[in-house]
Amino acid sequence: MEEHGDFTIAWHIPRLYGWASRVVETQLQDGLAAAGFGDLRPAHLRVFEHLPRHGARLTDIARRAQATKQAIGYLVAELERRGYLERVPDASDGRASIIRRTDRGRAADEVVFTILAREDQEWRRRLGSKRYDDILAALRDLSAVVVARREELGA
Amino acid sequence: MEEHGDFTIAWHIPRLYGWASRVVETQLQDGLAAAGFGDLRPAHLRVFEHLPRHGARLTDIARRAQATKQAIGYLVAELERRGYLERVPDASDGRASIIRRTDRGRAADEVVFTILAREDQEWRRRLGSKRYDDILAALRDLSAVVVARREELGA
DNA sequence: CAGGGATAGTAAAGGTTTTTGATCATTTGT
DNA sequence: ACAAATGATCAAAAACCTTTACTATCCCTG
Repeated sequence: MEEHGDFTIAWHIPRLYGWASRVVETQLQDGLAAAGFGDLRPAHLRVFEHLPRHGARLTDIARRAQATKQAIGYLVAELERRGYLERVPDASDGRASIIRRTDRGRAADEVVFTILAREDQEWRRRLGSKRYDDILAALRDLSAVVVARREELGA
Repeated sequence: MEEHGDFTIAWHIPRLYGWASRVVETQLQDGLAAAGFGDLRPAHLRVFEHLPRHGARLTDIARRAQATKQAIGYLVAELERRGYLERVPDASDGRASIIRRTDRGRAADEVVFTILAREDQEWRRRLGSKRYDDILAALRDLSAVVVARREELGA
């Protein structure tokens, strides 16, 4: 496979992701641990990523994260046990609860945000501001096309 | 987290990957199954992706794929059992074997390549050739920067 | 306003993939 | 020749996600 060359987008995306995610995950792991949040694993961050400030239902988090309710339920239960999230009954629907951050959850969020912002700064510095913005625009265009394709395939 | 906005590259990459990988994985899964390679799972493809034509040692595959030798060893053993890969002793080192594709492995490889090329064609069509090439160049620049960062961090 | 389908969520079990820790054989550098 | 490093494997477990099934509640329609 390797010898087919590395010259298309479909080949590039997974590799770029692999590289970037290792950088980011390492930085997050270290930074969170240093800030006292060593019990947050990458999968937990996927929950945070799709949880709005004001909270959300399990089903909505799962839909946004494109995962099953059970998978998210498992992670949310852990985060609840560890004090990052809490559930409150949804007044408007007796079946549902609203999942939202505790103070500890918000504190962890801030750390994550800071680390990501720092990493972005670093990349921007190396690429130059203009090139960085170009690339961001490119990612957006590509995302739009890929999302359209995904929806069309029902994937 | 979500409310911090979606305006940096570090935020964009995982999402783009999530979308793209769903499209590509679906296409691969279906296409491989149709071609008689229904026993290849996504994790197996990560081995193929980092296995040069001429073969490689387990350790080298693991290093390229940024995974542990054990994780790769597990997948390689499956691929061997299913007839996609074979091991031959490494003449230059009595501890090592060279892992390489069988005919069946090469055939599966071709299918993967064809499917990825088709998907790329589709994205190129939608973006326009010029924009597609711009975006590819952007991904390359970004990759280079991210790899440099990764190596510097030892991640 | 009752019944039925849809929706929110949980439960149990299992499968896949990766990690950790240990061990063994071989090789390499001194 | 010997110690340290390296290639590889084994065993156990953790992490993560899926499938299947189920309960409780909601909402629509007749």
